[in-house]
Amino acid sequence: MSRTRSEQAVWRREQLLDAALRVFADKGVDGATVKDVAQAADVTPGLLYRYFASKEAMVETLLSERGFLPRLLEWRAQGHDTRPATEVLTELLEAFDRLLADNAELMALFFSAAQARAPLATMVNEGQRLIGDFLRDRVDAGDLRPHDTVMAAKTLFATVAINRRFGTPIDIAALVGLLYPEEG
Amino acid sequence: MSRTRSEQAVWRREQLLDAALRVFADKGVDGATVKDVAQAADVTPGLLYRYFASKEAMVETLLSERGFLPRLLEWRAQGHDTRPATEVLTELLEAFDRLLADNAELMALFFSAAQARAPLATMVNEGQRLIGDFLRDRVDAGDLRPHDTVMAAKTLFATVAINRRFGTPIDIAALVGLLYPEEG
Amino acid sequence: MSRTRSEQAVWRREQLLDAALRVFADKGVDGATVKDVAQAADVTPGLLYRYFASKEAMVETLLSERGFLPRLLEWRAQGHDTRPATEVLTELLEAFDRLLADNAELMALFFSAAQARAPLATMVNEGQRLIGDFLRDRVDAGDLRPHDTVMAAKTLFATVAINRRFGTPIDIAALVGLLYPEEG
Amino acid sequence: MSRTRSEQAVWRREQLLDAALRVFADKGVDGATVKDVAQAADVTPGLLYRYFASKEAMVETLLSERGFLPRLLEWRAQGHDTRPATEVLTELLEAFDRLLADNAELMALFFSAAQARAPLATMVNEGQRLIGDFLRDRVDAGDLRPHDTVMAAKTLFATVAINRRFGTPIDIAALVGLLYPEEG
DNA sequence: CATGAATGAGGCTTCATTCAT
DNA sequence: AATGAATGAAGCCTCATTCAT
Repeated sequence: MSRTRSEQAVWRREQLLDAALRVFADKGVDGATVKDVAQAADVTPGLLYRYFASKEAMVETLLSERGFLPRLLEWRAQGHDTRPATEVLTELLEAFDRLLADNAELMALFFSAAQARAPLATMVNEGQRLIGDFLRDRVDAGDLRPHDTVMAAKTLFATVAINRRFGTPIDIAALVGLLYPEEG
Repeated sequence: MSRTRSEQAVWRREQLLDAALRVFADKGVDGATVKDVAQAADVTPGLLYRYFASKEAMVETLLSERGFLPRLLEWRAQGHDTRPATEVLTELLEAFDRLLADNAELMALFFSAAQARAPLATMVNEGQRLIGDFLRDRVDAGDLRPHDTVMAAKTLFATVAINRRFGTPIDIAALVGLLYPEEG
Repeated sequence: MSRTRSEQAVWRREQLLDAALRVFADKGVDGATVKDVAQAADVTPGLLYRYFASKEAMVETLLSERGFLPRLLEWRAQGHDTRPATEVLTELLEAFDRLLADNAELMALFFSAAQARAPLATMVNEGQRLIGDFLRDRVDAGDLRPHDTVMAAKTLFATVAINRRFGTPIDIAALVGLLYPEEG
Repeated sequence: MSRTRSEQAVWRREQLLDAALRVFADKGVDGATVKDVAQAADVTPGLLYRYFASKEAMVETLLSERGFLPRLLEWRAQGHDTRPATEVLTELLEAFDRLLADNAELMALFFSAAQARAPLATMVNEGQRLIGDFLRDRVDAGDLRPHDTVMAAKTLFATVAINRRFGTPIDIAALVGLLYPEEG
């Protein structure tokens, strides 16, 4: 109602991105039309071009602004160091899984956008590194037995990601228990 | 050159599927044009329609005829039963990994075809079941310690698949070693 | 120039229908291309699809909106009852003939649209009934001798229509004189 | 079986024309494809081009070789002169009507082929002249009262033709009775 | 800021026609 | 004589994008 010009502009931009994410995730970037996005945002196609230079620019904006890695990093920043490694690890993976679930649309976009291969790979690498760093810290601290932490990180990340992606969610505690049977 | 009509028809069909797979994997199904496929096959677009009813039909044919699960099942059919479980498991996963590597294009197609979600889910489920069955057999035979074989199958499958998918191949023996440290 | 949006839309729609009727009548529905219609309307082909869902929809719209029966019925609605039957009949047929002449394009469309057989048959039936009703009224009123009014209506209608259709227009007064020699 | 080369060629040509007539009448010339015709003739498309230079040539051949006016003229050639005019006229019109019924496909072709306007007009004119000549002869012979025979011919022809065309066949005796009430 | 009419490029598909076999 | 694989030219339609209002 009483939004300043600039507030309104920001709000509209977000609204358009929301709509675009929804539509792109649903139909794929190529499968979705600008008109689809406009309708999802309850707006006319022409308006999109006041906020984004092109359809492609919308995709790029989504990929860069809506990436969820930042949120994972935030999580990491909080100290969880005093509790058992497997407990924290389970929580970390659950946070990651929840992130994926909450961002199913974004994931679909990542997987579908042919052009988006690079951002996706980055995300995978970063995610694996995040988990790997955590594991190595805990091995160093003696909380976990020495093991191939890089491989473990890849395994954990992949398992959570792929099962979330294809609609077969898993019991993360069981996953952690599988890799760290003695620790639990 | 000197092919019979019927041979030529079969050959041409395969050639077109090859070209289509290559192009779809490269640009995504929606991003690729029928003209692209035709050019990749060194043929005019019209000809595609003597062999396939539509672009969509090409995708479906690729998904059903070129699925690689059949090949995995073949592998499974051969007896590998006399050797240590972890050795055979490593081989199974390597076979799977090689299959993915050899079929990078097919994988890309699976991941990109927005409408092809169902075949992909099937493939994931079947693959996990294949590995899970193997693990359970070996647990029953006392070759592996009792453990959550379903989860293990999911883990192994996911790890191999996702890392192959995003260009970060892994050391499969290390993966097996991670899950079955005592057995090796 | 200074038309409101809504006026413009109505005007454009009519303009497109005008062009379509002209072109379809000239080349036949199947023989005419969407591009032909667009060029006749001095517009790009894409625009047609803002106003009509398909080429076929254009044909259907023409058939239903531009049918001329409504105009005949208007004529009939006016009272012509006080004058001699043959005089009024002649006028009615002349009105009909004029309608056909004025709508040569529409007639051509009616005759050519293979799929549009139903509207055409309807038009024929309605036209015959209109004339037949008139004749029976006048027979009942004693203005015309008793005779097979249904057959007479068919005869009159057919004669006017077919001769107008194939470019051999006739003297309608002579036609009426042929069927009602004593009355004139 | 034992056809000479030349017999076979003639036979095949007729077979193709039969098929073409059937298909063109059903779908319209533009709506029918060469493949449609070939399939109707149980033959491959390529073969058509050994017998006709083009699809258009098939249409033209049908229009010129399969016109039914020749058959009407044959009928006329036989003497029917000793019997009452209305009786013979009824028979003539019935023969004409039957011809139209028997050649529904040809009629459909005549009406649909946009290019076939000229042959159709010719047919109409010839038919009207044939009937008109008959009427004038009988008027001259005193069998019919003096009247506008040209107009009568047009009327009779049109009525039979249009009603046959649009699936509303009529009682021809009643038609004749309408125009020649006293004579019957 | 917002609309939606209009464009132009290009996509999928069909089809008359040719030609090697 | 007959086939059917292959072509090339369109045809219908969609859609990202622009722009006058």
